[in-house]
Amino acid sequence: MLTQLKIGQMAQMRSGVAPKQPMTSPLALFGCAELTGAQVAFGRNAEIYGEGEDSDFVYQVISGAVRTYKVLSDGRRQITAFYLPGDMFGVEAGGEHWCSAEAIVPSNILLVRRSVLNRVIDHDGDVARRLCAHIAAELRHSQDHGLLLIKSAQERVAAFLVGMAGRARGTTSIDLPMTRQDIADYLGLTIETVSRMMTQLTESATIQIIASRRIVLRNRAALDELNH
Amino acid sequence: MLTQLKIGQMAQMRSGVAPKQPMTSPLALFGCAELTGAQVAFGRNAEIYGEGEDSDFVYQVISGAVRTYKVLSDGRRQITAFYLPGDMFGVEAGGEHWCSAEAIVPSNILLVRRSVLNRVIDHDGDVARRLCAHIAAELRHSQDHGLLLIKSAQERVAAFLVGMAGRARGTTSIDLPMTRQDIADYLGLTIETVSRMMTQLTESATIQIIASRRIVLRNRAALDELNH
DNA sequence: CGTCTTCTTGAGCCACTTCAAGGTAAGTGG
DNA sequence: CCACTTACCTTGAAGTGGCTCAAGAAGACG
Repeated sequence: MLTQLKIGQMAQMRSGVAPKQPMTSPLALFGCAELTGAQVAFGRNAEIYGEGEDSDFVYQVISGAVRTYKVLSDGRRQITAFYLPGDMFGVEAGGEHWCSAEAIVPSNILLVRRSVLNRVIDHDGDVARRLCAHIAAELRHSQDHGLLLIKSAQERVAAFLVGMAGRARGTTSIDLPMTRQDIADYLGLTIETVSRMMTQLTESATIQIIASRRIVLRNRAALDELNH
Repeated sequence: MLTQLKIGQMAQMRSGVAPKQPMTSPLALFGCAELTGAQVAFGRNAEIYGEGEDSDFVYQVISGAVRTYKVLSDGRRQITAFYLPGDMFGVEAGGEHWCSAEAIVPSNILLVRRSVLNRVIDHDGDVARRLCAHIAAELRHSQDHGLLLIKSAQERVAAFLVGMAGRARGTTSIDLPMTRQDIADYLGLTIETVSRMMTQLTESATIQIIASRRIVLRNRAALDELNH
């Protein structure tokens, strides 16, 4: 088990660099100027929060990438979602987090105090509605993810690639921030199977692997066909 | 594809009995007297709403049982949740439903107009908060369900039984409203595997099958051990 | 250049699926 | 009340997709 660390320490973990001084940021959640807070830098694989911890903040990715996950007692890990710049996460928790969150690559994260969010909600019905819609969107993602887990290995990898392509700016070339192990744990497969499916998709000229983390979608129709 | 049916027709579908006259009910959602509506009877396997339909209502199970599910184009079905008396469902949808819902057995369902709910939310922050908490709870369930789908067949069946036991009143004897096929589609297994795991758990004296739909938990510790 | 991490590939295996058959229970009409 | 039907559940035998184990290749970095 990892020792509980304060935010400042977490930022240093494995990153090798001193954490950015928390600074007030012009960025704000739900387009509400009040909903802002400190921006903190997290190193690669640094824990942002752990399962079971009190949820004192809500988070937004400024730069980098984040994974949220649950682990079983025997070590099996299920990654529930990846978050890219602009994405909010850790919002759904009531009292305490029921997932852990880690930075995949060095990342800048905006932390907004939950107490601030709660205060805003009380007098701003619009923010309350958007918060609710955000959680509903997370639910939708989670259910789609559940549907993904009953598909074949090739379909899962195809779905993952299409999903990532849809979120990144460039629609056909994707830069993956995560390792094959992360992808495997997200798709409920082993690292070897992910790798094999990638080569398989390459052999069928559906994708092209420029570098292991840089993928180009060559035949979008074929990928969509695998997706249904 | 099923033809779109109005509520009255749906209730008759396969049920063989005329639908109950919609009647005002003393029942109300979130303990708010305003949040009430018509109570409607649905026959076995009757569709309550379909994926893609406008979400004009929110629902609560009065009696019976409900399944929500998604289907892939090739017919594979993933049941996302079972709902028992007292449970609300179909709440998360914004514009349209992204799951279908069916009555598993003849069921009485309370239908509350979404327009009514939206109106109440605007002037009652407490109801808004509870709605949000309800959707968050659904998200939590969905993520736990995702975690379940990476486990072994025996672990999945054990988790299902423990989950059902926790929701039914009697903690050790369970009456399952759903078929083996429903359980299989919920757990991402085949009907044969579910059946085999059931007999396996019986042989290890972990459970006892009184009738195919009536299960007694004989060794709760062993089931919990499989759950972690 | 060496070390460490990450990724790929191969060979064998196993848990679950597929296919097939039979059994059980509930309902229906004669 | 009993033959017949239908839906549901169980069990067996064979097949297979993805896993495990093992080795090596390709980068990243000091």
